[in-house]
Amino acid sequence: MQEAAANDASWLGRFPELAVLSQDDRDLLGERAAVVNLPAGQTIFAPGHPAEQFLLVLDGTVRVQQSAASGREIVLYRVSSGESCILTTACLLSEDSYYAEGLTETPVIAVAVPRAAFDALMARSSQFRQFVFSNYAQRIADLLHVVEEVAFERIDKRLAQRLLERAGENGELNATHQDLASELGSVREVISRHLKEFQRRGWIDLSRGRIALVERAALSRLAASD
Amino acid sequence: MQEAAANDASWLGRFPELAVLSQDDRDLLGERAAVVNLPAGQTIFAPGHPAEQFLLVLDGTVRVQQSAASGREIVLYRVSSGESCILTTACLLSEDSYYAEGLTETPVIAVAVPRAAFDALMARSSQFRQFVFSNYAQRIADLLHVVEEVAFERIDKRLAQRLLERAGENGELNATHQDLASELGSVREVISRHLKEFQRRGWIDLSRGRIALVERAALSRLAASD
DNA sequence: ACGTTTTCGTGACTAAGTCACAGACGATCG
DNA sequence: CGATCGTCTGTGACTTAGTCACGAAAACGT
Repeated sequence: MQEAAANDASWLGRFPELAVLSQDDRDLLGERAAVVNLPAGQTIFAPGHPAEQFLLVLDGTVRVQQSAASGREIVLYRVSSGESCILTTACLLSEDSYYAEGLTETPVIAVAVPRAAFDALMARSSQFRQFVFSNYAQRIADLLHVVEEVAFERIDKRLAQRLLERAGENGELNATHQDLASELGSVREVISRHLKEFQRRGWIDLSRGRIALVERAALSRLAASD
Repeated sequence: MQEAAANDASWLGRFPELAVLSQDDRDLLGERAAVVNLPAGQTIFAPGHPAEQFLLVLDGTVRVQQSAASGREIVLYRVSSGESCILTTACLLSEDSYYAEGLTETPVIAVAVPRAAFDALMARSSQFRQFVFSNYAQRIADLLHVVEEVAFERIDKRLAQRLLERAGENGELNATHQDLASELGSVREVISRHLKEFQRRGWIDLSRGRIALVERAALSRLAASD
């Protein structure tokens, strides 16, 4: 049966690396994987609450962050369309609990692959293994990038980078100072002071819960400085 | 031929997770993997100089660290006996070059598994895959720990932890202040000042390139504080 | 013994984080 | 509409961490 109505795997088109799977493997995913809808703000995995499935994100973004006892937080990376939430599989394997947690940042449409199907594909498809490994490699690269930033980079530079990254087409972003502090692993007061300085220089425009970029070029220069 | 003289895989005893491999898989490792001796201070992998083999450490330690353009460094984790240098495989898969590098910290005896044999084992042995995955999971956990420390912990606490970790049976360690700064991703001056304060409190004894712990209990208290 | 290299000490400064509190905005409800 | 309340932002005073520019002391080789 080539065209299954409810359980087809047409979503595979979103994952170029999986497009090369054999028909058998595609069928397995079509039969066993389920497309799920998750509301925004949902916890995907957290310490002591590991995920039971391998998630492939079709739409929306999952934010993976770390929280300290003090309440401070830092964003490790985001999983967006066409990527997999590979850390969930790592969670299944490590005894030491991670202190990382995953949250849906927007409503998320994802494919949930049950553990048994995941194992079966790992066993029989070298392409699938390649996909999983390159996902691991990417996330490790992301983590190395975070380490480099928090250990060695100035906070004003990192802040400028985030403002540019997170601003929409219209040059605006909706975020409180606390939100930005949590992104960067810093604290609100420090972020507030730097934002105020950016505003004083005419680079941005501030209002409650909203930041408008005025001089992207100046921010880019700071973001690229060393 | 059950007992190959030069190419046997008796070293497998060091890896409990690999002890469960089938005889065929053990034979493959015996035939294709080579035991190598590396001197101390050797670069195993570095940006733009990726490793070509999967390394299993039998003896000695490999230090994996990140270096910034400014010259500052931070140790990410160490690979010691019975562990694998899994980051080298990740290096092979990711296009973005890592900024991490691996160095032998002592003379190292390791098993080098060629890429082809590694791929073959990944394809045919679920136990081997399990081994590789749990290694990835462990390293990701290590990286998360580093992020947590650099982002949220005080330097004096982290320094006390390292002193305790790295001191030998005799309560001494051979390391310069710069060495310790590079471990922690900090700078010499800051480390020197904290060490001096520790000495003033009678917790340690300082001499050139050598630190002797006098009051482990006090250091432990600081290391465990929050 | 001498100069060289490496390691360590220090003061003065800038950047980041902590603490405590005040003020300002915006939604909601009488 | 105006009072109220929760959230968000501003700010001063302070501690901790990192930078810069030295200089002094210890080990090393010849």
